[in-house]
Amino acid sequence: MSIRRSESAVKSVRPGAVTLDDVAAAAGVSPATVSRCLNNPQSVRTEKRTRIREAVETLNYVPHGAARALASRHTRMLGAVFPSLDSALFGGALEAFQNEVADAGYTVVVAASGYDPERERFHIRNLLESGVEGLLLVGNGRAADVYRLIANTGTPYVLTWISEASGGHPCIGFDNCAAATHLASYLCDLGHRRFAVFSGQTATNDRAVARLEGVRNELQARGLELEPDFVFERPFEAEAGRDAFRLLMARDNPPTALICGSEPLAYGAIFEAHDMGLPVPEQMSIAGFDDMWLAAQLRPSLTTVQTPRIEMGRNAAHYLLARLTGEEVAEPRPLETKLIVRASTGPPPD
Amino acid sequence: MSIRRSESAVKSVRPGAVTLDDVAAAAGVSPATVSRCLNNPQSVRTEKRTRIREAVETLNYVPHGAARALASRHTRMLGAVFPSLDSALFGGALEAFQNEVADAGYTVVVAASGYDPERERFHIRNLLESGVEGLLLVGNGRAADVYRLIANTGTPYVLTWISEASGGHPCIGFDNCAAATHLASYLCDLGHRRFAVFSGQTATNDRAVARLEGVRNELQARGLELEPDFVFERPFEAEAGRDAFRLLMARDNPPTALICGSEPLAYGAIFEAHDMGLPVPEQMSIAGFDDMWLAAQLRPSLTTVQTPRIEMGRNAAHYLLARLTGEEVAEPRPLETKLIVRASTGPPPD
DNA sequence: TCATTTTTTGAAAGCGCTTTCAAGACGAAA
DNA sequence: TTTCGTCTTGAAAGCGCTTTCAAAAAATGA
Repeated sequence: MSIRRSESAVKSVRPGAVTLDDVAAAAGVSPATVSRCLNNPQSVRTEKRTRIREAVETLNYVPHGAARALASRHTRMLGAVFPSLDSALFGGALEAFQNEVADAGYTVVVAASGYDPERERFHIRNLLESGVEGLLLVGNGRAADVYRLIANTGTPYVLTWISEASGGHPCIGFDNCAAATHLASYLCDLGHRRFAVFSGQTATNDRAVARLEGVRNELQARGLELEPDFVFERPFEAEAGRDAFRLLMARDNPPTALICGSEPLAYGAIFEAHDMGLPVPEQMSIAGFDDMWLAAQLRPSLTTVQTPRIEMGRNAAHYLLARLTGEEVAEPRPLETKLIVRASTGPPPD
Repeated sequence: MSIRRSESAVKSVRPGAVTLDDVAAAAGVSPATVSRCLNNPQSVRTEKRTRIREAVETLNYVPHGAARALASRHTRMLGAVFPSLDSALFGGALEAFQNEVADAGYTVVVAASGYDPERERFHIRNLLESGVEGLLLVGNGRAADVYRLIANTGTPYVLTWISEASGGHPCIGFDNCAAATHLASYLCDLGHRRFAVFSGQTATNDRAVARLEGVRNELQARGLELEPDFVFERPFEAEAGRDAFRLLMARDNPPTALICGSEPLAYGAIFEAHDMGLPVPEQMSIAGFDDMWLAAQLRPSLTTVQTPRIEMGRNAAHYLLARLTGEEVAEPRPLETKLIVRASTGPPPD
């Protein structure tokens, strides 16, 4: 078996690149057969199969993804754009997504938008140009032209972290509004009447909007009101939670319960309360959203709403993969959240 | 200007896919000119440029990445394989990496290995087949054939989280051993003589090995010894830190200082000490590694070694991008770590 | 004005694979 | 043996773009 190399390798930009033709020549078969052997081994006679495999081995052949994608019209890549990646929140979902997708032989192209719609659009476009066959996004509330862009390429996509979207986009997530309502309801039942909310930035975060609305709905249903002065929009950082809590407690006649739209804000509030010597939950009940590991470890441990970040990543993968096989996929059902009552909430002071 | 569509679009798998030829026909120029207009606009006469841009606009043309990659021999994709993604540690590095890379028009393909060498190899191979032009990896200690695979494709790569690697691989990171030595030295200076270490899994984590070695070196230099019984290998989770701390304190004559190879282990130890009513640092000094946001917020706040995760992500991006332009890139210099002394460490009890 | 240089353009040849398609090899049945 | 249907195989035609290369057009200078 003489091992020859195509001339292309010589003038290649990456000299030494072994092509499928090289393998074919080495194994003494046609390129078509090598291709079949790689993609559908049982369609090739055993004897040739081993010869081809030997050639692949000795030549260290690595298939050329772009060429394969161009010819087969499949990139085997999925895209994901998250608001951020430097926390366990979206990171967990990304990891779960990637794991599922990898099992199916797909690869994940990822980008972080920093909660900036312009950057998100930019990244979505880039991913589509790279040829991703499916797209995981977070939340809704992006401009119509972004959806038009996606629709134009015919790429399946799914919105995570929400359970339904105006516009009929497929969603895999939970009902932010209902979850917040549930949490507010629990606090009302404890006897609280005056609330504060530390919310995410409503301008660029529809989940934050929905959570705020959920709280408002419940209060309204009980004839209560959420004072605008007690609503703080903050980035999702503990430090921001501390600041806001300090401001909040400087007001006269502060509320007795605080609902945080994300957990870091709640951590910050609890830390600040601790430093101020304000007993939680005796003087102030504090609740969060997401149930990261720290919520259970904190003292007092944090009452919070558990959100299914791993499940969202995993289900989004399954959904997109199913759509790619051409299956008609049922509209995904909303995922469950769970109120986890811990030690940071209790009845209001008399 | 008549807008025609190539026949290819009709039988395309993705019907409606607009190709560069369609744009050319619509704009009344050759495909070559459209290509030039897209990649190097100033080489095309202004008048045609606008005509082409109009056609791109009205046809909603999205370039086909695989075709472009095949013809130009550039995928404009970079790959990254991290041990995990569900924490701010590697997540932060990934986000920084992605941001830098995006500015240069590159896209990031990412995978999580779960600290499993087999899965890492699998993902590295997949990324190379996808055609990434550069590769970010974490740490060293992988089998030689993995490096051979990478070298075979000629793909530039960089090892992060370490500052030098046997085998002469390019690294962008810090000296884990020296950092640990520094931390141990500080604790020795406080008067501690008997130490425990909560380490990462040394079988699959060369950074953990180096940190452990750093501690051992310093103790040895001072004529001290690290009792094997006081070394716990644990996954990087607070819960594991709690368990280990409970075990540790159940030993008779426990040590007076605890060095944790990662911060979650230290958090766990502090939480458990708190629950046990063991005063930190009066009865036990506890130090960590990484300086995540929680370290400063915890009570007692955590003495730790600040590691440059954002810088590593960013520098790795710059390094790979520079290598891709063909520049001869200087061997990157080790990054600095910084001992952050806070409230969780102090002199040993008498 | 014309010759000369410079800029802009289009034709055509791939990039490295997959996938028809038709032919060849093979085994089973007659 | 022949015939038929089934597996296997190779030739060849692309996939949608970039990039020579040489020709055409525009700009320049004399």
